[in-house]
Amino acid sequence: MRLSSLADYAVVMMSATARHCGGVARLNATRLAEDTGLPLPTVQKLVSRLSAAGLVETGRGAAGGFRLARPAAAISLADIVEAVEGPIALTTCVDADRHDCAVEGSCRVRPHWGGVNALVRDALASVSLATISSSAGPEPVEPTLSQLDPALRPGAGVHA
Amino acid sequence: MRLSSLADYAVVMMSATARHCGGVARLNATRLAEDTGLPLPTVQKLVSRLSAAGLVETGRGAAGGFRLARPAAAISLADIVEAVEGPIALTTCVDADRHDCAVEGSCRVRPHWGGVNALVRDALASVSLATISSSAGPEPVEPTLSQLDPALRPGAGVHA
DNA sequence: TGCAATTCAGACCGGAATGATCCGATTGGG
DNA sequence: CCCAATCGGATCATTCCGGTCTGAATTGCA
Repeated sequence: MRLSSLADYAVVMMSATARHCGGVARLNATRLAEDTGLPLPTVQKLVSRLSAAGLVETGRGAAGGFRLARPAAAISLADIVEAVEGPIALTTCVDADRHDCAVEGSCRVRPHWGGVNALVRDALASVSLATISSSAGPEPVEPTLSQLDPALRPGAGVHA
Repeated sequence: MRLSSLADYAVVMMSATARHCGGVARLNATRLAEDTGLPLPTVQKLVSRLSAAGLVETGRGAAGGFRLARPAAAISLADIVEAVEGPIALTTCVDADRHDCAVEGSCRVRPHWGGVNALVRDALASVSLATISSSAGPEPVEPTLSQLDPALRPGAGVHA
């Protein structure tokens, strides 16, 4: 019940990206590594995975860099977590094709895991990157979510 | 974002315990290991941790064994998970005393993790052992909770 | 047009945490 | 008084994760 360090770093990275340029201008990995204090190779690896998942747009070359592919309000924690460490699956039973469970037949709790898994995933999906990027108080989770959405709502579209 | 195998096995164990004797009669670890198909040493270790957490009552000696310390409806998934793998903490920042984060000062997402962590924890706390133990459909998560309560409600107290 | 600087992308390796197992100590019943 | 069954801690192998490195691609400038 603890997400990997890379996922944690990815959230920090995305938050910094959203806060720095709002997802409009491009930002290079070196600069971001200096600002966040994370090791540069880690940032590079994370950028790779995030771009593969379609969360960030990358540009190669001298003036390369990356920026958010979608507005911050349209990116949830679940997206980031899934981009870094694969689909959210509390148990191997939820991974669909994985049939490693030896007690698959007598296991009567397996049908329930799907619902629990969806419940947890929805909890993470209800938190947007915009909420994380804001400098709100220590407990702005559920009630402020719907209030922050219109405030940071891209509306007419920031860049997309 | 994947809970440990031991936690998974613990849920299976607790579910089997609740289904077999309803938390009334005592059940030995050997019998439970045979029924669930889990390795006996694993069951023993899990019983140790669950008893340390106060979820099961253990009895030593020849006629020993264990049973649920509380009715199944009063035990949640969060309780089981926390009993096996410690407090639910998505990141090390939530672990309170852990100050290993090198970017503690500039990290502006840390205050938000507490709320997110509570959100996930509540999601697991909303699912009771009674729900997991039932043979209902694939998605009986929240609504059935209040309906199973009266059914399995100990009422006058089973043993306590 | 060619060079070079800067960037992303994938592969390799070391380390730590987890999972499974075994053995000794304790307790209760027959 | 002896035996049976359990709890608790200690040990070892294994998998996954985190970090680092090298290579390929692209753009800007001379």
